[in-house]
Amino acid sequence: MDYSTLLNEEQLKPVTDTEGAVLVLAGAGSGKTRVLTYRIAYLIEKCGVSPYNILAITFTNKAAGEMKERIFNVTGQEGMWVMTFHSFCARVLRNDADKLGHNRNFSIYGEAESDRIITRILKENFPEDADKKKTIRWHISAAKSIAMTPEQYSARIKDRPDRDLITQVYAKYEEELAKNNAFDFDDLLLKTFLLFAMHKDVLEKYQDRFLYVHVDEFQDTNKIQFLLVKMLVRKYGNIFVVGDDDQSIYGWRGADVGNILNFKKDYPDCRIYKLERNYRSSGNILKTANKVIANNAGRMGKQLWTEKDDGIEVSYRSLGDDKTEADFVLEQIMNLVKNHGYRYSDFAILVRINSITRTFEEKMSSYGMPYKVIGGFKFYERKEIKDFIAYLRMAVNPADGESITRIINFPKRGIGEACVEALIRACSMRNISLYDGLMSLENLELSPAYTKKLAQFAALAKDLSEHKDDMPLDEYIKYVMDRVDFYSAYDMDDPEGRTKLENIDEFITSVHEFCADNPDVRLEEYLQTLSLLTDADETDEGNYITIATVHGVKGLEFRCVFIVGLEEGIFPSLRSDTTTADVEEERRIMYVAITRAQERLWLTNAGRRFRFGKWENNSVSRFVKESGLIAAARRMDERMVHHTVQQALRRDFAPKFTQSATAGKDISVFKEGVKVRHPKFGDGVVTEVNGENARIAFEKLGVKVLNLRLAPLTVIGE
DNA sequence: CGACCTGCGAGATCG
DNA sequence: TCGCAGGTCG
Repeated sequence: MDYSTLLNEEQLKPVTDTEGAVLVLAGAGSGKTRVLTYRIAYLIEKCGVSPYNILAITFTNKAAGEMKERIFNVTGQEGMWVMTFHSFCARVLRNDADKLGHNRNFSIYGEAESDRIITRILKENFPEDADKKKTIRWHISAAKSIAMTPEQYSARIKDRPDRDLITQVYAKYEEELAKNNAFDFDDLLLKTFLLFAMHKDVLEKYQDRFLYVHVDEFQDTNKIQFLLVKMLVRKYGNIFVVGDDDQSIYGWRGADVGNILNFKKDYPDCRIYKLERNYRSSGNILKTANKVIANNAGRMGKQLWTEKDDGIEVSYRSLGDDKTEADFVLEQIMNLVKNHGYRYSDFAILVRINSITRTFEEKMSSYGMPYKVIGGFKFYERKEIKDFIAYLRMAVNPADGESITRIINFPKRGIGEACVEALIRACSMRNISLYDGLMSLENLELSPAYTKKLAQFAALAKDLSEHKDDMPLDEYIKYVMDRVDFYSAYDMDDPEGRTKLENIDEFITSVHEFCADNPDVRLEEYLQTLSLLTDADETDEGNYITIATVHGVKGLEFRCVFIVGLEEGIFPSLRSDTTTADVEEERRIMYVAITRAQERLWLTNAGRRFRFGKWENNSVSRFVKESGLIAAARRMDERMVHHTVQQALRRDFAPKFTQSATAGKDISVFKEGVKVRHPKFGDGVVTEVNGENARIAFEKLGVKVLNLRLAPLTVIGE
């Protein structure tokens, strides 16, 4: 392969500079992923490096998946470690956590679990500080991301009045995690760091394996992540990092731009390459981006340029209120879809804060425009999914008391708080885990009523853990579903209950898909993969409008972008303690937002916005002023926008929706015994009809309860 | 035990 | 406004 024809001159240099430390400062849309992909391909093809000896760290699972695919397409090679820091660490710990005195079947706790633990610690020990949960969690995470123990961190925050509270809760929290044989997300990094620091032989094993280490999105790594990388490459020194200081938008979460700004201090012999040619955006969009980011001090200094034409003017609109703003955006989209050959998937509506997506969602769903929200509430954070996962976790990691208390009374078994408390007390007195306590209830000396109820749950728990290795994962999931009887746990007459059951169905479907891609996968492995997944990782090529926070579209591009809600206090988000550095980060977020656009870009704000139950009047964002567009802005006649939108919507969308398929659907054909087909679930038989709902036994996925009016079912026989 | 009532607070979120 | 946590009552 001739790399010089595939890459431009500035891209080619870092790709072929394979030894030692290399820093690539890659502007937005400058072909960063391309450089990384071809660099790895080059190592394999031209330098004869085995894929086995290559490690590439990405920011998201999705990015990892895409990069693997691209590398495979270029080289035909598979099997190298391309993953996030957290996945990397989880894998290392799965192999070697025993050396730290941990069980290798550890659970991985997310924020929700951490919250529950902190809440409980506060309740038991510091009831008067119950409202400090968030602050404390933030500090625990901050301490862990700079590898500090409670004592060390205590010294660091010695001026804070709540110093003792924070460090004491931190210490107790650590005890609690250890008891549960669990790691939180920060632990994955921290414990791996400690493992490497304390066990030279383990570190050396990985050093000798990963001769070439790559890190993408380097500007958003935190201290401990960089420490990990430094340890890994200490022996051979081949470190290749790619990033853009102007796109560092995770400072609030411990990302340290210093890692990129001071890279040369750590690696004095490093070569630094800049990628400044942008292939993504039109000239006008790029000019706007450059203008805005120029207001930040302390940059490494890049000036993006393009050979593209100026293209379409960037527009700015100030709308009267949030509803009019949404109308304006919908109108633009409709017009471009209808008259200019754009697809819905060409559009992204970007917001700074999630709460303002609502108006857009409501309008779009009422007119049947397809959309998808990225970010916001996560699928795997939903209560019903977490409940289900808790059963699986209990089966794999019996020490996981957190999961046990979560499900001990779900579905309801009459095991109330008092009963759980009694169980916990009895177990901690005897210094045994909840699970072991449940397995030897007769020794706990609880009241007969408690013992009887707990025995029921204990039998279930025992059964689930005994059977976990008896069958393939997808069958086991079905087994859990039946054995726990999730079906009767939700009220099918309640729309919320139905949604929850549907979500569980979706979860089960995703397990099936996972099993299809990873045959013979063990439950342990699956659970650890699952804990590290987020909604943003879904790859989906559907034709829909994307509504997302700017953070949610990092690395993505769209032909048309609307940046909405550009108001002081929202974007930039301002609080009483906002510093200059914070505003600079806001500006970088704005820069990321602008540079997502390829052809068309709109900036909008609403003069009045309904939030928190009242009207807010916000002034126009400083970023609009910095973009230089405000002079060109024309104030729209609100009623005019409203009128044209209503008209257009009625014409284009209303007919389809008033007599939509669901209303007139004849559901009398779905009788007991009828064979049906579902596009996602496959073929099945109706076993019970209850009004609009039917219980259907699917050949592959087992019994599901579906709403006959809504579910895309077709009859295929009697 | 669990259903219902009241008061409070409200940011972005990679894994 | 909405969602949650904590308190109260049947």
